[in-house]
Amino acid sequence: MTAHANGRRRAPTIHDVAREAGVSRGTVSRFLNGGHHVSPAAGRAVQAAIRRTGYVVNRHARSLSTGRSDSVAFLLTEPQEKLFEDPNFNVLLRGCTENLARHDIPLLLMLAASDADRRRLTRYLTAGHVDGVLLVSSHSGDPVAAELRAAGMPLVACGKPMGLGARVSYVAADDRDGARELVRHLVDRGRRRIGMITGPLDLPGGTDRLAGYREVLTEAGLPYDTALVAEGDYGRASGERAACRLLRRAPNLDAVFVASDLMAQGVVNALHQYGRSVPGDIAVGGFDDSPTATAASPSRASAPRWSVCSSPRSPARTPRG
Amino acid sequence: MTAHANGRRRAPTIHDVAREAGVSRGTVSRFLNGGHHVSPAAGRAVQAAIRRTGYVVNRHARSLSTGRSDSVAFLLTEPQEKLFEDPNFNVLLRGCTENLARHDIPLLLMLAASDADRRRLTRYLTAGHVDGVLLVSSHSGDPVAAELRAAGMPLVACGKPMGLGARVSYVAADDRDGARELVRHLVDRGRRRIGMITGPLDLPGGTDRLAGYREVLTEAGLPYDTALVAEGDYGRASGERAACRLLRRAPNLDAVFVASDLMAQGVVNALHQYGRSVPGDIAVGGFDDSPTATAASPSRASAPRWSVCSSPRSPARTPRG
DNA sequence: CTGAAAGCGCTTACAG
DNA sequence: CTGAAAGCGCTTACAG
Repeated sequence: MTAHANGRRRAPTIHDVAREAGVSRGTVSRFLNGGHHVSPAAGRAVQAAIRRTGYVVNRHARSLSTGRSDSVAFLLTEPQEKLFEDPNFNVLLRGCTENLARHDIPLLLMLAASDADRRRLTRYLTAGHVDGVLLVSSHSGDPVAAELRAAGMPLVACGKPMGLGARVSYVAADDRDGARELVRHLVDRGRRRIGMITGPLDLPGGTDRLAGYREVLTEAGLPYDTALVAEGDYGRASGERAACRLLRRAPNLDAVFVASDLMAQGVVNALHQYGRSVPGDIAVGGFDDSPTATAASPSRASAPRWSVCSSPRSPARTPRG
Repeated sequence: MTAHANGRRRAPTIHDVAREAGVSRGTVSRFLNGGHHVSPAAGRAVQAAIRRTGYVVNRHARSLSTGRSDSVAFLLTEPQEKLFEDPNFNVLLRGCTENLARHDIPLLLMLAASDADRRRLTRYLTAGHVDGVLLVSSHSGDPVAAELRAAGMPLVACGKPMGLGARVSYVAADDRDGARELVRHLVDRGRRRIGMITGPLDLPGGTDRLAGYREVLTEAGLPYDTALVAEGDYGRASGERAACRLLRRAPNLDAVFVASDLMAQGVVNALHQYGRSVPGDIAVGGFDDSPTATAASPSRASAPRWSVCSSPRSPARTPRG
C-alpha cells in the first residue's frame, strides 16, 4: 500500500490518514508535530492509520504552511578546485550530512565559483529556500558571509572569517595549539633544525600555525630562522615547491612542519626526489589529520583540536530553533 | 526592497507583483513559467514589477501545486569511507552540482551507511521529495537501485549496476578501452614486464580493466603471466600490499598498470620503500585521471574515456521531463 | 483533547 | 491574451 512517487496510486495524504483513523486532519497533524494535545487513544489510532496507508508527510505543503524549509545549505564559495582537492572538505561534508540527517534535514550542496553564481545563490538562499547556511570558503574575506548575515540568514562559517564587520558564528581548528603539539612532538623526537611551510599568511590558518611553531622553538631554546620558513597555499604543488626552496636554503634540515597534509604530500615527493629519506633524514609533520595523511606512507604524528566559537551577536542556533 | 528571509519585511509574493504590474496573478505565473500566452506589454510590466519588488518564487508553494520538487538527490549507499576517500567521488559530485545548478535544481546529498539509513532514505525518496536520484555506490549489487526502480523513481546509477533484474540507466567509464590505452602506452615506452593490480574481480571495473590489459599484452606478443597480476580493492592501502606481493613474485617487473589512482599512490609508496625509482626502475600507470594523480609526483599517463549507457527500459530523462 | 476553517503561495484548466 | 477560482497538503489559532 506504499505510495508511489510517480503516481500510479495517489500518495496518501493527511486526509486519508484522518479518515482511516476516524479523527480530524487537525488531530493527525498535531500527532505528527509532537503529539501534544492528542489523547493516547487518538494517537494510537493515527499511528496505526499511518502505518496502514504508508503515509509520508508532504514537505512542500508543510513548508508552505510553516514558512520553514527544514533544509540547510552547504555553500562552497571558492575557486572550487582547491576545496575539492582538500581532504578536509570531505570530512566536513560527511559530518554535516550525517548529523543533519539525524534531524531529517536534507543538505543542499551549492557551489559558487563566479561572482554571478555568488549573486544568484545569495538571492536563492535569502529567499527562504533554506533555514540556514554552512559557509565553507578558504579565503576568509568572503563577501557572501556579510551578505547572508545582513539578510538575517542563520549562518555558521567553517574557519574564522576575517575582516567581517558583522560577526558570524564559526567553527575552526585550534591552529596555534595544533601547531604547538606537532612541533613539540618533533622537538621531543630530537629534531633540531625544524623548518616550516606555512599556509597563506593573510589568513589565520597561516599566521596562527606559524605562531605555534615559533613559540615551541623558543620554549625549546631553538633559534627562529626565517631561512627555514617558506609560504605555501595548502595545495600539494605548493608544498613541493616550498620544500625545494627550503632544501636550497637549509640543506641540513632535519624536520619540516607543514601547515597542511596536502602540502606535506608534496614535500615528501620533493624530498624523495632529492634523495632524502623520510623520516630517516628528514621528518615531515602535516597539519590536518586527514584520511590522506593517516594513510600516507610515513604515518602521521598530529591531531589538531577543534574549537567552536560563537560570536556574541549571532549565537549558533539550530534551524528548527 | 529585498525580501528578508527571517521576516522583518514580508517576502513579496506573486500577488504583490501582480498588483504592482497591474495584471492578475495568473498572468504573473504564466510569465514565470515560460511566458506563453502573455502579451509583450504585460510581460514587460511583470518583469519590471519583479525587479522592483525583488520577488523570488516560493518553491514550496510551486512544488505543492505542481507535484514536482525540482530537486535531485545524490545518494551514496556505501560504507562511505571508501567513497569519500576516492578522488573520483569529488569530481562526480562537483560535476553533478554544477550542471544541475544550471537548471536551478538543487542537489540533495544523502548518505546511506546502515540498512536503517537505506530504508529511511528509500522511503523519503519515493515519497516524492525529489524528482530523481543519482545513485553512487561501489558494490553494484546494491538493493537500493532495485527498490527505487520498483517505486518508479527516475534513477541514474554511476557505474554499471550488476545483477539487477530491472535494468537501470547508468554512466560508467569505458573500462576496457581505458585500460587498453594505458597499457598500450607502457608497451610503446618499451616496457616488457608489465604487472597489473586489478580492482575487485566481482565488479565490471575489475574484470574489464583486466581484460583490456590482457588484450594489449597479447597484441604486443607479450606473455600473460598470472604472477604479475594481483587484486586490490581500489583503496590506497590495498595498492601498497598488492605491490609488495608483485615485487616478491616478480622482482624484475618494469611497469605496473594499477586499476585506480588511489592504489597507484600506494604502489608508488611501496616501490620507494623497496628502493625502486619511479618511473626509472618501474613505471606506474593509474586508472582514473583524478586530480590526485595529475598532481602526483610521477605525472600521469592515462585518460579513461566515458560512455553513457541508457537501458532500454528506463531511458535517462531529465527531472523536468 | 478535538474539529472546522482559514491560510500559506503558487499553478492551471476554464471561460471569456 | 487574460482573469477568476479551484486546488495542491499541511499547520495553527480559534472555539468548544
